[in-house]
Amino acid sequence: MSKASTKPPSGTRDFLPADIARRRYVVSVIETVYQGSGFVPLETPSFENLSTLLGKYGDEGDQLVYRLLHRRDALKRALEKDDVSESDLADLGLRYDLTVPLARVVAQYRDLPRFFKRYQIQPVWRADRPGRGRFREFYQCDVDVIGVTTLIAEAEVLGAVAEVLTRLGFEDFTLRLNHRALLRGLIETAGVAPADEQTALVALDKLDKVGPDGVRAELRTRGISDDAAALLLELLVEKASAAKSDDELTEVLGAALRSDAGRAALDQLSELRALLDHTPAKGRYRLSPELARGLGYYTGPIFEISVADLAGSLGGGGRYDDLIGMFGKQQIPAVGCSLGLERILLVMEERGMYPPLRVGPELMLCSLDVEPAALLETANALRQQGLSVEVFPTRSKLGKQLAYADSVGAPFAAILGADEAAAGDVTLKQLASGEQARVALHEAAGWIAARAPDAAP
RNA sequence: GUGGGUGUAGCUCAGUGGUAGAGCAUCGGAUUGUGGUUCCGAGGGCCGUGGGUUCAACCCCCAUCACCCACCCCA
Repeated sequence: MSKASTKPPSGTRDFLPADIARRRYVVSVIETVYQGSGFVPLETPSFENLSTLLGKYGDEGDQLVYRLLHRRDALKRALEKDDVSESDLADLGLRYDLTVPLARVVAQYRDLPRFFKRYQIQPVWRADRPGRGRFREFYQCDVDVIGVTTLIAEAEVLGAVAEVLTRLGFEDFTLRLNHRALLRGLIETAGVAPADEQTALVALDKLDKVGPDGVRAELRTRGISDDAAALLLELLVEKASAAKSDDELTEVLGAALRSDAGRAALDQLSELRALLDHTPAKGRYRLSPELARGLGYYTGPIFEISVADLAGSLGGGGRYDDLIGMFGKQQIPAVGCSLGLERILLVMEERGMYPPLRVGPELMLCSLDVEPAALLETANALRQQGLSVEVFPTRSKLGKQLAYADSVGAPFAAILGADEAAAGDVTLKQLASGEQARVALHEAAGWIAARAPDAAP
């Protein structure tokens, strides 16, 4: 093409007014709930030093960090080197998630509250191939509790996200719970070499997508013995699916485990489940011993939010007690959870879960044979009454003006003709019903308020 | 990154070796201050880009780019 493409880059979107209305609606629910739980807002830069970002997400994650090329002389010098490496070319990268920037902030500002509860709603970027519900630029909505070792932190975080989803109208989500130490214990019990632990985790994480046979094949290609693979799958699949309740599953796994740390993790999960019964997450959680999660920094309980009709998750999180220590001398415990805004929007869109959301002005001011000065004067008077008013800007037939009002979603139209202007009146019309009345200009807002279906978003 | 597919109007897509269509959208009209339906009409495309075959290419061939689907990974 001779002209540049007008499509946004793959994996990014333009948000048109109707999209913004839906996004703001969801974000406002999230913020209301988060703030109601005592979380305070934080924003961090779009890009960070690469040294901040790399080495936190695992090898796969590091590859997906967008690098910002050096500029001008620094770039020139780097390119002139004989053996140019990746680190010569860039020292900055777009943030990959909101957790690592938070950890940096906590290590930097030592006078934050001892128990810092923050929420953060900002875009993150991943150099990934886009797919259904997957983007290269997307928003995460994080809540984290810093400085708390007790499971109250987990319960608060999970309670908050459960409340968000409930208020948005989700009735079928599941908080899947697992524990990194339990996973390690199970893998150890199955006889997988400690060196293969990470690869085993990656394979296991695909269980719900490729099934037990798929995982078996995956484990084999990754060099894990068939015996160990069989034992692992027996523990995680057969026993897990045979168990009728989380309590029963806990008992079965506890009996099979040959790892004290694993059993301790299991106890922690039991304690957490008991706490969750006193939060909005009650009845919404389930033990999922196969849940692994890719990110490298988790150390304790981990969670993921599932709904039936989405292959990926609506969000996830976990405890990361060692991450902040990577930025400073002090080791500070932390736990958090992230909701994927576009995942939520995607499912809500497909299920038609949005309430009516108005995007246009409340009132379209149409005119006939009126001077522009009088038209603007009237618009200002209406706006002073608190109405959201758009002025139809050209001399056109009234029918065209009303059609336009309807097409932009304005629920009301005002007609200002020479008669009305002379009398200080305006004719108001409710487009949906056709009801129409001529009223004094200063009574316009009252007339509309009496008929407005609902407040603006 | 590997395999498969698709590039034609703003959008969704037909189409034939002889220099292009539909639906939707947009704009205009169907008599004077009243929209959503209907009818009529108009604008808008070097048919992704660069080469090749041919008297002739949107169509055949090669290359290139972009996008889509799967694998991989994640919110």
